[in-house]
Amino acid sequence: MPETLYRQVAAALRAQITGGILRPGAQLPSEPELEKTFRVSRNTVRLALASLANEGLVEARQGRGTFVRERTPFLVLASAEEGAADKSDRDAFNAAVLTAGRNPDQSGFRMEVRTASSEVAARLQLDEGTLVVVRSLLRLIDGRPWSIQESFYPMDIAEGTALMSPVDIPYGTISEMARRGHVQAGYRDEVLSRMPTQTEAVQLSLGPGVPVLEMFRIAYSVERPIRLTMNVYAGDSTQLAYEIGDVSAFHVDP
Amino acid sequence: MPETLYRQVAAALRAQITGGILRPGAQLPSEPELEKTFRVSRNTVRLALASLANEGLVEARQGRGTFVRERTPFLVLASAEEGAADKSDRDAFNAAVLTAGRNPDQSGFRMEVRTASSEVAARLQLDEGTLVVVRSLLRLIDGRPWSIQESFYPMDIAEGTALMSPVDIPYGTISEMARRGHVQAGYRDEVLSRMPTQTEAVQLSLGPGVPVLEMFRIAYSVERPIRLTMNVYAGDSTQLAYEIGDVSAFHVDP
DNA sequence: CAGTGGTCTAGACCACTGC
DNA sequence: CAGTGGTCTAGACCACTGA
Repeated sequence: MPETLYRQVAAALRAQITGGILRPGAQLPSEPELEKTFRVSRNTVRLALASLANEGLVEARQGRGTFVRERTPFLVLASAEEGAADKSDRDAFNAAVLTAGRNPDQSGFRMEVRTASSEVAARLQLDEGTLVVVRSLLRLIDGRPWSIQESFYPMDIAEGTALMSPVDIPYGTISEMARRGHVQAGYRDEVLSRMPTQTEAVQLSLGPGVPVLEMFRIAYSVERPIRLTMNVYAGDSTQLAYEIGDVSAFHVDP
Repeated sequence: MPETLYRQVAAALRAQITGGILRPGAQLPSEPELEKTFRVSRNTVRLALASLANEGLVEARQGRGTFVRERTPFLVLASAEEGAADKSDRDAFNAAVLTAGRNPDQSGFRMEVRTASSEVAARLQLDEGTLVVVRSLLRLIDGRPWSIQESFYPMDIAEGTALMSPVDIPYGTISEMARRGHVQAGYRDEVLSRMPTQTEAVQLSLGPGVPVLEMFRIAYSVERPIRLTMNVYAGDSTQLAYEIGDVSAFHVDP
């Protein structure tokens, strides 16, 4: 790794951040100040700041300054048995966020009918191009966008049910499917980390250097996939937890 | 979102990539060529390329050119009951990678004794500063680094066992703990997405725009935490899967 | 060796913030 | 209004790759 100028500047600032001299929320020296301090041109200063921004360490705010990023992750227990509880997704989300002492909200609910892309078709074990019902929304915590959720239902399951309604279902879509004979027996989650698309970055208002955590949840009855949910979470404020087997020893609080 | 020059250049290239005109592995036009095509200065071209790189779309190679990034994710079933099988972690990893038709390897095995950081102490329900045994290694797939793994054991559990040996344990650390009376009953995984530290980026040879997927796995006996494993996976080549409840309908292959 | 990306400078003007 | 970061240019030299 060459000791180039902008790397030295970046390293010096990084050390101050990880060393605790510059705490989360603190403002960095302005670009002209850094020029003088390190005796480099403005572009070099900006190269250094850009690399810190892309590491997720700092965040520049137009006309105000550059600041050390703050993180307030929200932890979701993703392995809770949803089928059992007679609650809607929304209720479960609201309860979890409120328990953490924070403020849940949601917006932008939409219902559409689309043809299944190859990704969706494969996971729902349908043919590509088959009709699917898509129900999507944006979740917020403390007024800031937190996750994009899109749920896909095979048309033959959704047809003639409340799933086709363009509004939220108060008692939950899982209950609605269950009363039509599609009882959820289990689910499979696939979790991955990537950088957001442009669209996602705007919807979740993510700055550069913030990845997303993407989760595909495929719900199964004993016979077939009955739902696919795609969640895209803001990476700087999300943590998913899974509990497998007996973890009663976790829940002791000393 | 302002229609600045470098954004226009980035958008044009992004469209060619997502539209399939520039396929994974393909080389982009060189910087001088892009200057002429878009009639902008070189710095503007580089701003555009940098933003694509930080989205994880392209990758610049010194002296060779800029290329569309290729992804070959490897999927891990993280909810498999490890306690039951009489296999070591290594065997499980090797088997999984080989099944996928790829080539597993590992290197850099190390055993150390450290004092527990606050993060480690909290998860193992120990006091900060308590002694812990750390066993760490680097896993590779097809010769490329894939994950960093560090396992932490409370000293009172590790003392006088094979866990203190500075080499890999062929029959697995879980079996070793079990025969000492610490039987794994379950575990809790915490999964998150973030940008790599400098060290991690080097160890996993991650370019800019590649996040990591971090997983904390806390293994419990019926009484207490017995192990903490921290995994840091290269985000562009990892997918974790969890199966909860009955997902037998997933395993049908039509 | 020519062509590629990597680093760096000096200077210009703009857009946004908050006093 | 002064101070901040955002965009853009023109030109220079360096380091690496592969023929």
